[in-house]
Order: sequence, then C-alpha cells, then structure tokens
Amino acid sequence: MYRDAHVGEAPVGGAAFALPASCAGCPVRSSAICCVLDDSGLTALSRLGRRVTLAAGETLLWEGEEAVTVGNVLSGMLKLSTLTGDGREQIVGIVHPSDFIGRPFGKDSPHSATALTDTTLCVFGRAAFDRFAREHAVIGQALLERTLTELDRARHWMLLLGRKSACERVASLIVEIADRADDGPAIDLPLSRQQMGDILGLTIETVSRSLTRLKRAGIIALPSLRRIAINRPGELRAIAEG
Amino acid sequence: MYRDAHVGEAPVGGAAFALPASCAGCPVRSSAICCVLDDSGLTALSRLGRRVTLAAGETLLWEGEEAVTVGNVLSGMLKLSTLTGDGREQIVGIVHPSDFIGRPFGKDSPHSATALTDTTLCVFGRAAFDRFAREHAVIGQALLERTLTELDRARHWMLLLGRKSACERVASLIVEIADRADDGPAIDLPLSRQQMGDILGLTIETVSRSLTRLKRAGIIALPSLRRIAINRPGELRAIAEG
DNA sequence: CGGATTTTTGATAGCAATCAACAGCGGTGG
DNA sequence: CCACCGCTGTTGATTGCTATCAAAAATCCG
Repeated sequence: MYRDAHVGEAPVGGAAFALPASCAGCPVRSSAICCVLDDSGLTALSRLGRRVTLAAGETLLWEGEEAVTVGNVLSGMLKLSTLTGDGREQIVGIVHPSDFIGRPFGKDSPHSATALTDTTLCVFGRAAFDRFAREHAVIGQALLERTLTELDRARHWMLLLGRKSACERVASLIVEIADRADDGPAIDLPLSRQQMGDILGLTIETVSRSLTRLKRAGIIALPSLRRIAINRPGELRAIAEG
Repeated sequence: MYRDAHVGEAPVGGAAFALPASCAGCPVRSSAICCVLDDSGLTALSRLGRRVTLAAGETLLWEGEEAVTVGNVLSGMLKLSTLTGDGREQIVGIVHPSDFIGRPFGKDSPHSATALTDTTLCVFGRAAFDRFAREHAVIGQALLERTLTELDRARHWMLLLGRKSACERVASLIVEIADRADDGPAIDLPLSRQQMGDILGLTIETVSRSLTRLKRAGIIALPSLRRIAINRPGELRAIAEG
C-alpha cells in the first residue's frame, strides 16, 4: 500500500560541541526524551541519530517486521495500527511531536507506524539506542515514565472500545483532542472520518451519524468538515464518561 | 462492593543477610522483577517490602484513589479493571504470579486491582520503591522491559476489542490462555463467564453462545464448566486471528 | 436433598454494519 | 467560466450481530 520512507538528510553529529549543532535548533529539544540528558550525553546520542522525513501516508515501521529504528517525532503526526488476519484495521495509538516512537529492547515491531501528515523525525538505530539507554540510566528512566503513561492511556482506551456506545466513543475522542489542543471552543480535526473510525472501532457511517446526533442535540457544531465547535463542554464530557 | 485488603504478616527484613530470609523461600525469586538485583540490592529492597494476602474478591488498588502500594504477585491472580460513569466494567489486564503490579512514578491508580483468587503479594510503599528504582538503574531497566511488553499486549487487545466478532474474541482468549498454560490439549479456565465477558467486552450470554458455537463446530469441547479441550488448534487459531 | 448461584438456551429489541444513493468540495481541462 | 470527475462525507434502507429480558438447566455447597 505504502512505500518505504526515504531518508531526508545526511547523518548528523561529528565534533563534540557543547551542544550539538543538530540539536540546537531542534523543535522539541525541551520536551522530547533527550531533554533529560546533559550536554555530553546529548552529544553522544546525537552522533547516533539522523533526520528522516515522511510524506503523509508513508510507513516508518511495519507490523511484524524487524523494528530497526526508534526515534523522536519532531513535527507531524503518525498512527500506530494493527490489522486482523482479514485486513480490518485498528489504530492503537497516535504519536505527536516530542513523543517517542518505536520499540526498544524488542526484535519485531508489534504494530505499523504510518505518517498521517508530513512528518519529520530524529531516528536512531535500535541496537545502538538500546546500548545507549543501558549506559545512560537517565534515558531509561525517562523512557519508563513515558511508557507507563502510554500504558495507562492504552488501557483507558480499552474501556472505550470494550464498553462504550458509538456516541460515547465519538464524544470521548472530541474531548481528548480538545484537551490536548486546548485552543478555544473550536478544535481542528486532524483526522478523516475513516481515521476516526479506525481509532474508535467504528465505521465511517457510524462516526458521521454520531457527529450528526451530537450536532442536532446542540452539543457541538460543525462549522467546516475538519473543525468542531464545542457548545456545551459539560454535556459532551458527561456523554464521553458513559 | 469489596472491602480493603487486610495485611497478612508483619514487615520482613532486618539484618543484612547475604540473601534475605524473606526472599530465600520466595516462590517467584527467579522470575519476579527483583531477580535482576544482586544480594545487596535484594537485601535493601526486602527491607522495604512486606507480605500481603488477599482473599478472592478483595481489592488492592482502587481506580482514581492514591496508589500507595506497588509490588510483586507471589501466587494467585488479579484483574485490573476500569468502570464507565454508569458502572459498566472493562478488565484491562490480568496479573499473574511473578508479574509486577501497581503504578510507580504516578500519584493515582489508573484502575482497580482486585484478586480473582486468593492471592499473596510482596508489596512496597510506592514512594520508597520509586526512590529505590531511581537509585538502582537495573530495576528501572527491568521495569521498563516489562512495561513495554505490557503495552504491546494492551495494544494487541485493542484490536480484539475494536474489530473482532464475539466468536473471534472468545477464540482469542482461549488461545491466549492455552499458550500461557501450555499443559496439554485441555486447559483449566481460571475465569467465570462474567469475567470472560469483562475481559472481552461482551455479555455472559454472548460468551456462552460463542463457546457453544465453537463446541458445536467440533473445534473445542467442554468436558466441565471450567475446562476446555482444544480439538482443532489450527482452526481455533484461524478464528482468533480474524 | 434443597436452595443459591452460575450457565445455557430462547425470544426479542436495539444498535451498528452493510449496502446504496446522494451531496459537497476541489481540481482539471475544455 | 463552467462542466466534469474523483474523493470525502452524509443520509437512507436494510441486515445482522449482540444486548437485553426471561426462563430453564446445570452446578455447587451445605
């Protein structure tokens, strides 16, 4: 379906700057996992990394294939997804800028990672990163805290997938996106109906119908296709909670 | 619904044995997270721990409450579960002997932990354990690997909850239990129909009907209520994959 | 054995999937 | 400029699966 990602720029690193040149302008320097490193650690890690760009639709990791890369998302957004034997898709996570992506300490990738928008990443070879993480406990610690948070999130989503109605699922997704964006009463939808369905375990028709019902109830408005205005946040949250 | 767990035995530890007395007879000494510690580390950790017993049905951690304890399961089995606002339950994980339980580095417990059978644990105060883990990188590393595996498992389960039919879900659960037990063609079901439903996001009636269908198809047999014989593992797996 | 609980089976209803048609939007080219 | 086409999203009709409600059967336990 998608072709492999192409490498954007040449490997970075080289001389041991107090702050690596490649990191100085990094858009997620203060929030990505490497923010816990001191200058010498950052310099060492930057020698292992290189920038990669993906166009929307390109896949960085394939489910079941050997997971050779890990890294940080600098800009853009990716989906993590798995397929049933007959091709039904479920999105199991969305990866945002400053999030870590990939599966350290494991041979095969348990799911695919595909760019939803044009994306830039700072990637490392998994083996080299694993070694680095074992030698720099502070990275392991940071990775642990992020992984624990991701696990909480995944388990919380299991409640949605296992027990919530279509409307409750859609309301939950809107609340989640609104909480993350936090920019006023209207939010930009970065997802197509198909992608919303794949996240929520629903078909596009059911997503659309649920949105229409929330709109007709006056709880939200849909000023444009990719925009949602939340008129009654309290009611929306109440529906989302189930 | 359930009352708080009661403390089983007095705190353990004391003199710095080469191997702590309390750990010498530990049933999961070679497989729990502490197996990565050397004798001095084990001695230090054992000073923080105490044994706790839970009767089936008792709850160790409550969703949303402050998570004051973490620990290892020595024997028995627990469920991790969350509730919707109106009381629908979803089991988000099963914890077995030698598994780690609790949420280090976080204030509140994201889900409840309730004993499915009589259970014994070796528990630590969370704050003390967090401090210990930060000082002993090897524990943090081991915790990270376990957490990554749990995250993979949770995400794989999201595919089941989001996209699989009732029969596929039941087949998947049987396959998973069979793989873990790995004791011949017939497996002991450690779960009631209600618990199976809460794990699979189904009602008890639908679980029962799915089992009947698999039985009528000759793929499994149900020699007793809590026992399943797998007649055609290949077909069962094919159904489970979706 | 008897009563409580769990499980199975049956009948029905409701929700979401499926199949199908239509509307809105953007881009292309005549 | 506007007709046409492809794509995404909405709406409608119908089907099918699972939940719900109800009752019978099996199992457990004293």
